[in-house]
Amino acid sequence: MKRIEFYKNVYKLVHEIPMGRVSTYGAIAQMLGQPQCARMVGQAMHYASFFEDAPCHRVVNHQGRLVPHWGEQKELLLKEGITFKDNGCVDLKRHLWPESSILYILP
DNA sequence: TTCCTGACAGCAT
DNA sequence: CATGCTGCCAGGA
Repeated sequence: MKRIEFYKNVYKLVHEIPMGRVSTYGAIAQMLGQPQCARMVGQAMHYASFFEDAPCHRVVNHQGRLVPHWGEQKELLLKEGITFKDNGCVDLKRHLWPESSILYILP
């Protein structure tokens, strides 16, 4: 799979993240069959911010940590109803996507 | 081309 | 879950 195609697929998946949900770089990379290329997803997001064509604010790392040097992201997520923990990390237990199995675990 | 960096992840502690 | 170390891959100097 060429890099350009990889990026395109990344953007397509990012567009499919539902409102009020978040995803991780690794999850996206795995969905594309390239679990080793999580960093490339991050790079794709970096370029995406330049093109302004994808809701990259809904993509965080596997710990729920937000993007460094981008304070606006937290505000955008709060507007979508994303909840944060006291330490400032996204509550992945409640908003991670895709995570169908987690739904029936929630109260 | 080599070396360093980074919007990462997995595993150990 | 938080921290630290290692493995990864693609860019940039």
